[in-house]
Amino acid sequence: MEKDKIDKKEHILDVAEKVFADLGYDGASTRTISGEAGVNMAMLNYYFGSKEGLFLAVFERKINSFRTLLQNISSDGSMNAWDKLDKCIDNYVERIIANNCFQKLINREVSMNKRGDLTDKIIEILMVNVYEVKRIMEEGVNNGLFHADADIPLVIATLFGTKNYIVNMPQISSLVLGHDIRDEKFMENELKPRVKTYMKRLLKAYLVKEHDNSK
Amino acid sequence: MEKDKIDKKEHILDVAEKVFADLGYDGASTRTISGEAGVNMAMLNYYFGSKEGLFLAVFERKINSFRTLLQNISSDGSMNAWDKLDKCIDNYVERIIANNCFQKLINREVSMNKRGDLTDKIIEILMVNVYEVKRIMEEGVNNGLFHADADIPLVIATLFGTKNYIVNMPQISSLVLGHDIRDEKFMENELKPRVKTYMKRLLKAYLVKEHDNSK
DNA sequence: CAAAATTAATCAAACGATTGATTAAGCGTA
DNA sequence: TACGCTTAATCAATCGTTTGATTAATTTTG
Repeated sequence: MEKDKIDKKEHILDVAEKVFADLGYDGASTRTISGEAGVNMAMLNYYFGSKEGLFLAVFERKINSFRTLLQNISSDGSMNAWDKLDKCIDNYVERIIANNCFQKLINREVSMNKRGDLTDKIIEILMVNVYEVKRIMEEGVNNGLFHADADIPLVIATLFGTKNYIVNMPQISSLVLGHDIRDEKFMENELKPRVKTYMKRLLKAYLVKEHDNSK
Repeated sequence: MEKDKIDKKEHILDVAEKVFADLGYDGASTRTISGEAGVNMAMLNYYFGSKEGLFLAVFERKINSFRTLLQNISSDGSMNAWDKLDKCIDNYVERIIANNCFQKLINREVSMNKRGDLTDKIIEILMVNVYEVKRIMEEGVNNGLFHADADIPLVIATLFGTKNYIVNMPQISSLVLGHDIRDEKFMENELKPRVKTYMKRLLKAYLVKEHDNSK
């Protein structure tokens, strides 16, 4: 049936996304992916033409969900810059930290930079989110809510970099935190709220003028 | 002569470091490395036992110098926790941001969790440095210089994560910063002091009690 | 010192294993 | 039967590694 076909392709894409994230593009062999997905090796080429086609399919499937993540927050006139940033942090932590394997995949391919066409596409997508956050922060500076000499580009590097460090190097952050961050319960009940609280307090301490230090 | 022998091994390590960084561990074949270095393929195994041995040799050569530097700072009794951290940031930025291709390599390999033996060794070596920084921060908390409720593990994620973001995704951070960070002059004269200033101000604002906010 | 013995360094060639990809035959359903 | 799906078998290419032979350097010996 048509429905089974779609479900099977989706299943392959799910598995491929995870395997690519774990092993990288080179490290993820077509045999490993097909084996993990429980399908014959030739099915990958049958459905997606080639390994690169499969990779592109994995990537493009995710594009839409990343497009609109922050835009509605940014354009909300009822919030000041800090409240928007607060909301951005909430959404980002909630959404990215939980489903992290695609982020790992993206970061690795961007840092590799040897597959030009694909890398350019990925960067273009990522920049949409980055510019959205940057715009919010600059709004805060212009409104006098944030320090005028705040280094916004580097704050962005901190916001996304801290998140990347946690999700991209789970073994290291697990050791530093004292818990396995791949544990679903710890992630949901402890790490997520903890990262939210930390990130807000950190950025507030650096960005916001005369904020309440006590809490 | 003895000197030539050493120089040759060092030359192979130099080339291997660059090729590994450009192509990744999987992407860098022993043939490419030996070809680029102008030596016979078998020399890699003769000198370093295996491809993995070569990689580890490249890795340990880089990490050792920084490790002793950190330990010297950490054990210096004449500085308080913040001054130590200040010095760590200076050294870290000066050292890592400039020579970044190796850091990209390390982060890429660690973020793949399925190459067990090699990844474990890398993590083990990296953690020495991470724990050193952690120890300094905890010292600051215990001495009452830093806020008692400071989330030290996440501060570490910020410190290393911000750096990683800048050096691992130069295309993105170049766009955010408005300059090509791969430009040597900009990197040395502007980015380095800027990151130092930012990192200290950020961590100070979050960590240190009753610091001077004005500057 | 010089010849012999030993060790270290280097090379081309080939190894078995694995890679991404393709093939032709078999399968189930319409 | 005819068609879309699935499979095992197989392809050439490349992988990291090993081999045996050869040369260069060093040490031992007479």
